[in-house]
Amino acid sequence: MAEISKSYEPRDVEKKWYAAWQAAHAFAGKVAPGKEPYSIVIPPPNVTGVLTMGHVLNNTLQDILVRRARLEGKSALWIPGTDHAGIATQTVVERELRKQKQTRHDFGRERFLERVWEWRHEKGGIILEQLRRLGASCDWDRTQFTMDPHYSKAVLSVFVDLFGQGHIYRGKRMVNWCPVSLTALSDEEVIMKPVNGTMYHVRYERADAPGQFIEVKTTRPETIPGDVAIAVHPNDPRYAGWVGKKVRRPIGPSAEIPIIADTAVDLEFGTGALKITPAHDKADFEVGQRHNLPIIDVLNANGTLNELAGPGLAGLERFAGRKKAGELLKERGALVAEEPYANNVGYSERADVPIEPRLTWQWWLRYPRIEEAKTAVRDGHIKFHPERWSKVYLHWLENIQDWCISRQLWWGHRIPVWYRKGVDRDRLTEADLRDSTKVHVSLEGPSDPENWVQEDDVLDTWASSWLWPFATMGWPDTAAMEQAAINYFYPTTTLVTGPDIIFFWVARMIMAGLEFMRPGEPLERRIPFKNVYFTGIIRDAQGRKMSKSLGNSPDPLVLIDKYGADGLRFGIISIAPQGQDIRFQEDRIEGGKNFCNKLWNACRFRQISGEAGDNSSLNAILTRLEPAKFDADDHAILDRMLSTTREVNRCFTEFEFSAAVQALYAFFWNDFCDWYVEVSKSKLQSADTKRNCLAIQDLVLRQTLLLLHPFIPFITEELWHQLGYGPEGHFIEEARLENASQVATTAHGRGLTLDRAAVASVERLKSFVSQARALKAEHNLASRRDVKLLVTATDADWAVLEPNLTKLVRMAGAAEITRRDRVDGAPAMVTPLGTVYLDLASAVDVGAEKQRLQKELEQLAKHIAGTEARLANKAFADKAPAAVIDGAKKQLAEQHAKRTELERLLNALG
RNA sequence: GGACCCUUAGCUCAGUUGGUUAGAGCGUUUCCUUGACAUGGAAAAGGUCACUGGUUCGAGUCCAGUAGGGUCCACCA
Repeated sequence: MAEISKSYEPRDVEKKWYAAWQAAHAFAGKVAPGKEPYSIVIPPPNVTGVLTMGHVLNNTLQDILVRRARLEGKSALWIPGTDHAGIATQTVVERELRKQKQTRHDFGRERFLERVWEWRHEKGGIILEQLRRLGASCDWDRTQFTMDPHYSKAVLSVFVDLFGQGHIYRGKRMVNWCPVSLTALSDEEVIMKPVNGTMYHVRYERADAPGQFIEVKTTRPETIPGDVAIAVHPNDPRYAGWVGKKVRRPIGPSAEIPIIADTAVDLEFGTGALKITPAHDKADFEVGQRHNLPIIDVLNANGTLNELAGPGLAGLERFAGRKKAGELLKERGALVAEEPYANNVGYSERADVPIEPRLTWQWWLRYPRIEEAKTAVRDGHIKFHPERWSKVYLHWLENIQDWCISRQLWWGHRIPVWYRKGVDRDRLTEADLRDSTKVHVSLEGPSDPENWVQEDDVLDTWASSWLWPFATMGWPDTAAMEQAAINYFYPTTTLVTGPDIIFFWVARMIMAGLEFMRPGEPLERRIPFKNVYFTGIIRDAQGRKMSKSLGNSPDPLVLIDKYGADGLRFGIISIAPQGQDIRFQEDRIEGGKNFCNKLWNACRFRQISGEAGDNSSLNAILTRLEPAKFDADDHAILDRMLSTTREVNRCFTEFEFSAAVQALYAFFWNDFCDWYVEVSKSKLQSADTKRNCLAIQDLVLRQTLLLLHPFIPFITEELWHQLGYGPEGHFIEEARLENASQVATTAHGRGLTLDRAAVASVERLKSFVSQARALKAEHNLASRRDVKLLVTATDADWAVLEPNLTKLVRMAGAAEITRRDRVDGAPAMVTPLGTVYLDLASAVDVGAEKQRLQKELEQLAKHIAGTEARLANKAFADKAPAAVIDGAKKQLAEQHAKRTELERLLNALG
């Protein structure tokens, strides 16, 4: 073995192993007969994306799952890829063009798309490279892109299929229009934001009775030119007699508009009268439909006011128009009042500007398989972790609306619909849509393309990503599916994602899987995944969401440079409890790095402690153990190793990854390094105990490396080889992680049975040492190693202490530990293994020592009172389980004994 | 307006079916460069588990309510 360096330097190690893994195609997902499959599809990051802390968390978790699966002997597959991200990507490329004072229209559709593809080939792989730095063990040979030819085929054939089934239709409806991106958005892409605006109180004069006014409140006076009615509630006594009369529009082209009655009006709100502007409000649109009102659209697609807004307003940008409308109203005496007003406004998630409700022709999808999608989750075929998200999911499905799947973009899957030349696509009825002489819908397009014009719109990006779990496995092409082993790997085992895309993505994938996969087969064969793990959202130290605009998101690559990928992984997982948001603290990442260094040095200590034995397999190490020479520490560390193995296993079944990390941290740092390695220093001095001690270290380190590997893959791979656990040319993941009972059984076969009582005795020995150290520190002797310690102990306690004295002397930092029948006047501590004294009677500050003992007695008295009260309670004795009562009795006895001893010490001081 | 979540040490958070004296990391104080590690070791200080009631022999844990914080959903102009 080459000597291990003094501190862990991640950079070279990470580079070396990632290259080796990749060269060996170590992460290739393969069909392995007899092996259980374990598959994950990555939530595809936007092709424009760069790695964020959210990606780090999300992908580290996925990597942990697949690496653990490999160690458990499963055949794991993690499919990577990226999403073409329609609006986001088109925006990025358009922004570049704008720098050269060009727009996409200067290029035309075809040449613009060439530009986007160029961009994607140049920069679209960045995030995947970054995932490699993180250690992601994806099967890179299977990298997917939602615009790959085979993937596009899946997307389009789904459109054709759903259209054929009547699930897809074209309709003129109110949509969320983004005046910047110039496209429709789905409801899910609109986020509500509180906005401080102005409420205008506007009066409309009666046309038949000048001087009489009806007053309404509005936040959007610029839409008044689009008003076609005033609505009141039919039961509103204030306006009885007004219904059917007409009022004058105060601004815009002059017109008389009717007062109508509609129950949609809220009697309580404002004046009880509502202006109806069907072109610019969803609710108004519905009122307009009910009353057969005209629709006056006063806005252009880009959000400027058009000529229908009338002179003074036409041509203005919408917010300038709002201000101007207010002024015009004032000039005309129609503005009764204006007041500051806070309300919620829908914003385009991508462009971050208020959306406009706008009436346009769009393609809509009636979701398939809604009921089955509910059943799949409600009946536990798909398990959500944490479970509570299933309520959010079900609630959304209860209230689901048709999905607007068309986007007025160029970058995306162009809708496979062709209109016969000469046909006015905006006058097509539902029946016309299904008339193949007017509309052609197919994957291949019409055979006489010269007679047809293709739809301009592309599909919503999510209308491609909802197919991800199976379109990444070759669907719908039979040969490709065969090659991708979809039969083996589908349904995928676990999906790891954020709860923020539960509607965008998770729910839709479930419906898609149910609809398209394995028709006719049982539900559990069609679902896209069996588990969904929802991560928390990473926030900054102040609890704010991380975002580009706030600039509060640390660059993961900087963190990797600083702390190593393993350090970053360990740190982020340790602060990510299940289901809660995560407050990012860099010191925890530093803690991850420190842990790696600790691991490194423990292995280094092992290496310089003695020649390696045969470490080539679990059996080989077990053969080297000498059960006859086991002391309490040997039993205890192996027992703790097994209980930690069990605990980590439990954590994986419960998706409690931070708990697993904490268990491993505590075991390795506290039990192994702080105690076992330290007591080893005594054991290694003696030829008699050395070989067994080294074998135990080898066993513990091996198991620890295996347990830690999914979390910190690089350093564990390196140490695995440094300590000779695996042959050259093989990787740690080719080894099997045995579970606790397998290890115990194998060890038993080698003549080793662990003594559980040893664990308890070691706890008492630790306490003895710790109190002896405290005693020294109390008397400012912490750094002295020549102090003699005296002990008074029962024979039983001494029987525990005596065989461990050499170690205890070293651990306590004493010159010697000697048993006495009685010690008077020396400072002392009462431990679970007798009372330990400093042999410095003359140097004692009697007053201070008495005070200390007094304080300890007072605290003990409180505890004794508590225990006694409990035991004295008849109801407790009657109803509590025997084990609890026995425990309390035993505790009381110990407390009494301790009190007696403390009192004796106190008396001895005079 | 509806749903869900959170409130535990100075800070950030664990706390798994209710059961000995409520834990961790960081920070703080004191001591230690002892031959794995100062990215380290030892010891210590620090908490009426938001509040009020209830259930129970027993509540940080279960129930109800109150206060504060957060997230999601919802067409109140």
